[in-house]
Amino acid sequence: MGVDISGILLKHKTSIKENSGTVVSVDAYNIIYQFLSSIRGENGEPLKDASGNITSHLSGIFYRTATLLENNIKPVYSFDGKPFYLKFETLKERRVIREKNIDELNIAIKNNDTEKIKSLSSRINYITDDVVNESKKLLDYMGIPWVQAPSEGEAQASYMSKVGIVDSTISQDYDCLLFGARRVLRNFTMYGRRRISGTGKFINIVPEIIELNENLNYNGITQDQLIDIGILVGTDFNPGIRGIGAKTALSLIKKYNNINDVLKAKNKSIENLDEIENFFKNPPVENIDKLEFRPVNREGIIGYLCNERGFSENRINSIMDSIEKNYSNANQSNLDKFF
DNA sequence: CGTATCCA
DNA sequence: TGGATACGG
Repeated sequence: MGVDISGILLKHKTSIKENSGTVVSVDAYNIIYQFLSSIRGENGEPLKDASGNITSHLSGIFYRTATLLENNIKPVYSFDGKPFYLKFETLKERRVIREKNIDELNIAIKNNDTEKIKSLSSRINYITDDVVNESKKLLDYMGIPWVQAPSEGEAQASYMSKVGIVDSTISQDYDCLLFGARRVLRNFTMYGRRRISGTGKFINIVPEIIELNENLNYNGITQDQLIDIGILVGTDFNPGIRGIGAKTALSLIKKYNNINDVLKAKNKSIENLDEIENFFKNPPVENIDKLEFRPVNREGIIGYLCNERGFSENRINSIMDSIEKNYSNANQSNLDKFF
């Protein structure tokens, strides 16, 4: 998924604390997907309310947003709109994989293979309109701004970083760098532990920050050349050239200067090359001039999460207490603090 | 994923 | 106090 240019990137260890006082854009689908696949009960099923509606995304968004606010990091969420038409191939591939997983899951259920049921079912989830609308509703109650991107949410989130409306972008995908995000935060979670799927073991994961300009300088390339490296390796919009990884792509681009000459030398071609390049350079985005952060609507959240969706009122209230303690103060302007 | 709890 | 584990919905 995404573009794998990890091999040529400089990454720095970071932490939530180090990013205190910043505004970040969040690729909403990216994290909702993570929540749906990882927030699960012991039977491997996602969390559900009494009527059987999935609530993993609500749990994830509420607690994650709360953690950010408590640390004086203000998020704006960016939701996917209409996919770029060249993405349809990728989406089709994902659908095929999904159907294969469902078949395997049915076999595992028949064989009562609990470990396999768990690992397979965590991979089978897709984001429905309900999941999206419920997430937006919760963000509204939390006073957190969100943007409906005209096309890719990741492009929109990156654009906001590119033009300086936010300081950085939270995403697991490196595509953000191709879209021009100045800083990308990966593995941006409180407790750096992640379960290796299937096994019960944990690995430590460290939040990391990737700075676009530093990487362009470090590799001695321009933004356009970075985009071309991504396209050679393969993106959501093209399969990439067989046998070319990030490091090879970098040395080829440095040797030949641009992707057209690389392709000529290798006697290869990439379909819709100009269109893909142009999409990374100028994706459709919503222009935002100001982000509005409103106070948390306590009654709204209790009504929605606790009364409607069966969340514990004690838990939700205590989290909102700590948000109020740190965030309402942090939310004041410097002028307010001064007087 | 993130919080709560238990126990060395 | 912190590492493992149970639980949330």
